[in-house]
Amino acid sequence: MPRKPAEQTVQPDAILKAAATVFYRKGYHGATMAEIAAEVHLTAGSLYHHFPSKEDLLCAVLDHGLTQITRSVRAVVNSADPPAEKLRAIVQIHVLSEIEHVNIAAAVIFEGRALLEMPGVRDQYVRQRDTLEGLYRQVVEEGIAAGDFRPVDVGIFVKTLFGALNWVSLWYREGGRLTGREIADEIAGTFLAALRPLPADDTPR
Amino acid sequence: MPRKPAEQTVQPDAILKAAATVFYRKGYHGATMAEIAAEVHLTAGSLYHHFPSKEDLLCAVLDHGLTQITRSVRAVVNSADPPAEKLRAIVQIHVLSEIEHVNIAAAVIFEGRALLEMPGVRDQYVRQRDTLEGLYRQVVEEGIAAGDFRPVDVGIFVKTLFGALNWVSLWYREGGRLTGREIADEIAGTFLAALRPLPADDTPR
DNA sequence: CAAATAATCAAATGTAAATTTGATTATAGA
DNA sequence: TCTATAATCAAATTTACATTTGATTATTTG
Repeated sequence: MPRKPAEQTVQPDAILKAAATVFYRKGYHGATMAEIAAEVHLTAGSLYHHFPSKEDLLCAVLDHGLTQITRSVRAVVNSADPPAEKLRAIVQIHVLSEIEHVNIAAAVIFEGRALLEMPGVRDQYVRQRDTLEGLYRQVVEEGIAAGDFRPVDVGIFVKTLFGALNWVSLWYREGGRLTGREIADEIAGTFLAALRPLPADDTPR
Repeated sequence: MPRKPAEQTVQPDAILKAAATVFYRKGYHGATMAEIAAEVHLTAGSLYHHFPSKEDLLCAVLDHGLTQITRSVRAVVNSADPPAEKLRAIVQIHVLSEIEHVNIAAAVIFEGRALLEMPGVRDQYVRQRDTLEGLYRQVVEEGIAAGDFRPVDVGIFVKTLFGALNWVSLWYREGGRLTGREIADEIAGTFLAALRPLPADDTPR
């Protein structure tokens, strides 16, 4: 009994990537199924053999992107490196994700808002996002506890860092003055400098 | 000869604000003329007596928002305050704009992308945005020149600051743990700390 | 090779939303 | 008070998609 044919002519992953690209370029509402399909040389209708709807496609993109970056970041957080090293490594990962697999991470960031209109889905997304943010938070808290970082409002600090990192996808251009790695390093430098403990006050009274 | 009637039943400014709110909430493509109109108790069609198209409405919102924040920031930059003070003041302005007139500034930030599809318009927007960024840049350069700030890559630093500030509109919620002013202060603290000159190396050889 | 079914397409279908149109209402100024 | 016109509306009109439908093609497996 003949079954289970066709080794995926177009891989779901390619579609995800295409969708991420277009969502990022146009926003969820601005993106058309036809445009996404064209990106992988299909017609709009054909996409429905792979994903049941545009909304599902967005969810898949977000889920995939967040899962991936979270995995990488978690590995760093669980390592034995000192907090400053961890922070630097995380910034690298975040920036390079945005730039290299460009669109997945970037779409995640910006199209979260579109998801907020879709109740059932929203929770899953928010949970994943909070998990990722929690990892950043953990590193900062660890550094403060160890005395490597000065005390800051961790909530605000992490949001600030996130904003700065996510913004990169809006201005980064291939072949610009700096490479992604250099950009990440500069940004990490800024935030590590911000966390330098205040100089001990040795001034004699 | 009777002319020039009706003292604007609905002021263009109210429409701009409504549009900004909705653009921010849904994104440019996700926003409907009907929704914007409803916000000021009009019907979709009526909007066309005030603005020739949805696209024009977006342009007006962006122009208005950018002009306003730029004016405020410029005043600070031209003041005689020391660079650190200026930076702190600018951050206040930026954050409070996002929160108070909430939507204008926020819409500006995120809907810039929608504009990038509209060639003729795009240039005007990019020019205004660069002007604003230039003012931030100026303050940082001034501080470095004066020795108040450590030397940093000003381009990246300003983008980083911008990202952090613009991100606020995505997570700020009325009645949260901190007021807008407190948030702005914390963020300013982070970036000013990042700019602290390195401690002079007094270590005896 | 042949059956079963995956992958695809071209062409409907349906719908939501931008924009237009043709009144209607209200007001400023003569 | 009367007139021109601004501001508005309700009801078309148009368009741009998302999604469906009904083939057609390709491929796996027996």
